[in-house]
Amino acid sequence: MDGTAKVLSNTQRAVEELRALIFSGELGAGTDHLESELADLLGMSRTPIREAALILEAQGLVEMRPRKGLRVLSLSPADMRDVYEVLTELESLAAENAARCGYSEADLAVLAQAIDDMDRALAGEDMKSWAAADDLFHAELVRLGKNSRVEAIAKMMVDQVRRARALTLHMRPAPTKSNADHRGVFEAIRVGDPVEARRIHYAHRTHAKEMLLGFLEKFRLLHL
Amino acid sequence: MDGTAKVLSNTQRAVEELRALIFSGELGAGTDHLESELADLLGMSRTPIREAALILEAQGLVEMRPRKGLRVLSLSPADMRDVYEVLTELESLAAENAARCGYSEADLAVLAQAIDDMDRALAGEDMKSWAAADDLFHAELVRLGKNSRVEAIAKMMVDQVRRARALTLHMRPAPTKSNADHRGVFEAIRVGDPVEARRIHYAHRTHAKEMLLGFLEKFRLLHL
DNA sequence: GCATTTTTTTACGTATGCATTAATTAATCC
DNA sequence: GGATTAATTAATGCATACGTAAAAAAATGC
Repeated sequence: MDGTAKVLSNTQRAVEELRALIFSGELGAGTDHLESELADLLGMSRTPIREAALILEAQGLVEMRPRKGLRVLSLSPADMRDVYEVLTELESLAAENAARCGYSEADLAVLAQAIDDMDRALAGEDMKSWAAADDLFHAELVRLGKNSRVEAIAKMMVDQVRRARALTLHMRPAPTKSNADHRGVFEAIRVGDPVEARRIHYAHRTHAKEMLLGFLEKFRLLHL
Repeated sequence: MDGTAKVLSNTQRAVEELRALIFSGELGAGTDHLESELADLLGMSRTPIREAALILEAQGLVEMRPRKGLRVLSLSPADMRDVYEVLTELESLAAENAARCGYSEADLAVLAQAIDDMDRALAGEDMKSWAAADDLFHAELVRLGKNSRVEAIAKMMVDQVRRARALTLHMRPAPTKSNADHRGVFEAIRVGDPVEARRIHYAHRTHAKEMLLGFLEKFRLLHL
């Protein structure tokens, strides 16, 4: 066990638990929930629930609608495109900046590990592990870019598409080609080629975006 | 008078008034303020103040520190660079997308007006009007890009640099060259050249960033 | 005097209560 | 019976109260 007894405030707990409930689908997209209902659900008063709601609203996960309750936001394909565009731009920036940092092999160990994990997951057709490794790759890339705002915004955007990806993960073809891009980005960062790092990553995310949007259209998924 | 009697909640009022106090400098960067102090100041109870604080915290303007009060965040040159980089990427994306929209002259009227206003302000050496027109240009550009996330994020980033610009506005040389860029972006959008629109705007913001960072260094402005 | 412990103060986190007002249902009118 | 109005219900926005824990101040020991 780890000795750091984390004493969370109820507000923080509410944020975490509500997020978990949203991502698990227990609070489905588009559904409404009264403050008092959520307060009962989490065993606390409305005050921390309201505070958590404000935080989640700022993160773009819910909307507070007076007397209608808290609405879990759903994402249209247009929203999805918007979010992916932002991710594309900011992660590409991060890749470029990371390539300028002169990182050592050791610094890039996590990135390399994530790529290996993706390969292994693909070989075993374990899409859940693949998704986790993919998340790690993108999060680490952004971290290596050393821009606090990019990190914060990217986290929010990733949250927003999380539900969509969970849904489409098993419908789409295994992204075997995708890891070639990851290796390309990795290599460009390793040798310190910012232009190439940006270029490859930009193409990678753009491709992923078009793929996802194609799927949403194909399967008439108008709201997630 | 306008008939829309706006009935703001105290929380909304608190957000607006605290923002105003921060931008005006009455709540200076780096200063701490107890919830009860702000409640007295704005003539309301702690509850709406806390709610406003959570919103402002999510916007990156303040930090809630238990028992230390609400801290107005200050920006280091590194923060400034981070914020400018995000703005550069997202506005450039907006410029590119705007150029794809096939806007008519009428659609671009506000943008054109902003450019003219900047010219006029520069001629009269009225830096305050220039800044307002510059704000309008960038806000309108982002609006024309039609990406809701980019709009929301750009607004937050602009807020964060607002104080810095107010400070440096009168120290730096008149940005006469800057409007050539604006016209270039405008023209590229008008004729529908996304690549050029992005390129020019990217260079424009990058230049502005380097200029600002140079100033901060030159005058040893380590915290705004 | 200085360090340590005890006391006091204070700010926060959260529960609770209530006035307000939107939404819903019931009642009234034609 | 349909539409309008009145009555009821219910959810919110916000003030208030208070236990808790951190910080500050005072007291104690050496």
